Amino acid sequence: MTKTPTTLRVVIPRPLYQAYDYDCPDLPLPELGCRVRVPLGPHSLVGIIIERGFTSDFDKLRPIESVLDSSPLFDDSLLELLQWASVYYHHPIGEVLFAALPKRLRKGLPLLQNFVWHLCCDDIEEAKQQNKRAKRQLELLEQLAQHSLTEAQLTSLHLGKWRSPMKALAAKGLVRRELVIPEIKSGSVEHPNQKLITLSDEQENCMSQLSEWLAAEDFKPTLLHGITGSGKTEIYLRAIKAVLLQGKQALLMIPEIGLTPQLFQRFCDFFPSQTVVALHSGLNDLQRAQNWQSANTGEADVVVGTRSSIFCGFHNLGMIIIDEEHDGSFKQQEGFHYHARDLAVKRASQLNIPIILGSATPALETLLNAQRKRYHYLLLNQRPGTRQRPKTKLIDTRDQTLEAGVSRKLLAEIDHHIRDQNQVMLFLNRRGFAPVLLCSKCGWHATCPACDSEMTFHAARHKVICHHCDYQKTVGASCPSCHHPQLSTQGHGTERVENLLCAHFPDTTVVRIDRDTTSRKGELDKKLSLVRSGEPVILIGTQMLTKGHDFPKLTLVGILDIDQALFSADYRAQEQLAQQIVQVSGRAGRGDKTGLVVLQTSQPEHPMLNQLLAQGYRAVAQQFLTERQAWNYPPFGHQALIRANAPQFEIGLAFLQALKNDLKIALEESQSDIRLMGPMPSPLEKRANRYRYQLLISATRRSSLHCFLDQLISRIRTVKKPKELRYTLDVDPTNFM
DNA sequence: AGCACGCCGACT
DNA sequence: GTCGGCGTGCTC
Repeated sequence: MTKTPTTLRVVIPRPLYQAYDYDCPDLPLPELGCRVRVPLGPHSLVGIIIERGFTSDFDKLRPIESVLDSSPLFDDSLLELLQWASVYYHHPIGEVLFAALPKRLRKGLPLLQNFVWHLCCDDIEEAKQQNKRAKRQLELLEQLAQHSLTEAQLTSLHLGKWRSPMKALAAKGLVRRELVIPEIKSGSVEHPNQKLITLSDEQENCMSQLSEWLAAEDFKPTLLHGITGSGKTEIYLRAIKAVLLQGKQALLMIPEIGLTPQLFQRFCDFFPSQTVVALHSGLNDLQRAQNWQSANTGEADVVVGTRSSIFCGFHNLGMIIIDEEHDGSFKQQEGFHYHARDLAVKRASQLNIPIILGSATPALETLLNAQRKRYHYLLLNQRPGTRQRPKTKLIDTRDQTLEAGVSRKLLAEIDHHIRDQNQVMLFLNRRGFAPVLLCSKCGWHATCPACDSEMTFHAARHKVICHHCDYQKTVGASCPSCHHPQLSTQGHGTERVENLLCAHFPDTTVVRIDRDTTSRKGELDKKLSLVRSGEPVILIGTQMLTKGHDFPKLTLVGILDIDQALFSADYRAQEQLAQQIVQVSGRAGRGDKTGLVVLQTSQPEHPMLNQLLAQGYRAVAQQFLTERQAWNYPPFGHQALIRANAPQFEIGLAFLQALKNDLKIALEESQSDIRLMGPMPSPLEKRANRYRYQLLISATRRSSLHCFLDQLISRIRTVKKPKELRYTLDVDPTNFM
């Protein structure tokens, strides 16, 4: 007879690769995925149970202090995914599991109780009369008069604060709340009073093919390659509807700044009787916890979220869709370097549910998977209705006079489009006035004291700002070195172009959209609704403009200064440039009028540019793939990057060198496909007073990279690590800065 | 990550 | 003679 061990294996929120064993004296044992409070040395910490009832190697187990949850925060498959991710990314399990939780729950706070608010007065009109001076209360009364609402719904519906007006109403006895008992989904989707957009033939075909695949039993992701403006969102909505009809939930993942209120509203409008919740960085802790929980309990039917929503628990997840799957923001760039798209594919495969990867410019990894028939491939190649694809034109800047980096030819085009009462958008991936501030007499230039970089001049604020570490300094008119009365600038940013446009088109509204003009909350929305009003405006902006906006009156798109990316050392820069050009171009001609895209470059003969314009993204991507294959770069070969930094340059360098020497011996002994490159300085060697180095690991086979990283992690522990040293391991790096 | 333990320089 | 530096190692 074996006695059932009362052991729990608990993950601790510390950068440790292993979990700790505890004893649970009180039966029954809590379930996997529940939080417990446990002692660790002199502390008391929140931990998560990942295993129970096993035989521990330790004989003196300490007892847990308390059980924090009566039902799990992670179900078995999510726990499995997170543990898999910890192994795949070689990242400590503690950090992985706790990264998946909202802050409140990480801290050990109890789950929010889910209340539903009801109206409880006989005469609504009278109640309204009583409260006609309290606007928020009146709104709440009207909402509740239609139907009762849960707190989660109130939070996601009302963008304002509802708790205090609701409290006031409750005090008057007009409303009351009640604890919700989770219900089983009905599986019906209504569209009351909805006029649904009719799908084009191409969309219909796409939908019927998709339905066939979605019904199939075997797991296979689908790449939905839809050109900009081809109506991918309509497909998403209908695919999700099919899932909701089965009584299941859907997760839509979007890039970091891709969730516009319009997109969210579109989902709410399409599913008026379902609960749609958002998970993104704009939410506060309470909202995030509430939405996270409503997905967990099954109350939310659709979750629209950014990268981290891949770790959200679901009651009954039936489908994952990743919009703009090529987008770089799905890869976390610090700490736990996971790729949300890759994890999403893994999660869908575990659950054996459909997953759709949608993009106008699919990532090379995804295209290769489609080519190798590991993914289904669907193409949406037309813009529905009469909408035409935009025409494209190259302007050679070498034989042009430029004003703030804008050519005369482009100015003439802008003038033309504005006269026709249309809108224009200029895209320049550099904020500020000018990237260099210098003295033409003595050669002084503004450099960052903490980084080895130029500081960007921001004219309106009379400041130079380092875009790498945010160091700022006010500058006067004269040279700080030789006191020459005038300073000059080199290059141009959005602020300068804005000035030029204002001077050149005094009667037209110029709207600048970049981090400097939209840092205050609501500012971006204000500007966007101005553009959506349809009056002729000239937009000038950075990256921010490229995602998720639909401006029907926009007919001209100008892309300034793409030369830099054409010559970048990073092999991914050209791919990203091609994607960016296609995405930005897609903003033009969304209405009835045909759009025009103007590309300014000093390299009009550049083969990639010409191929992109003549044959399109697919052909360019194919070319990139051929090159990647020749070099055995990803997605053919596999990479990992160790980054190290310290205040003194020797420290990081010595650490990586020691690590390499240590591992080289092991490599020489075995016939390995692993190659080590470096250590070498990172592209910006000194940043925020730290010297940065990196060691690149390449492998032909995924499995050998994985084994090698296992060895590497254990070697890192034996190599000397000074206190100032910081290092990270990035599996499948996408960013080499 | 924390935090304790532990072995060598400048202070009342 | 001590206070305190941060190197090393442990936490079930």
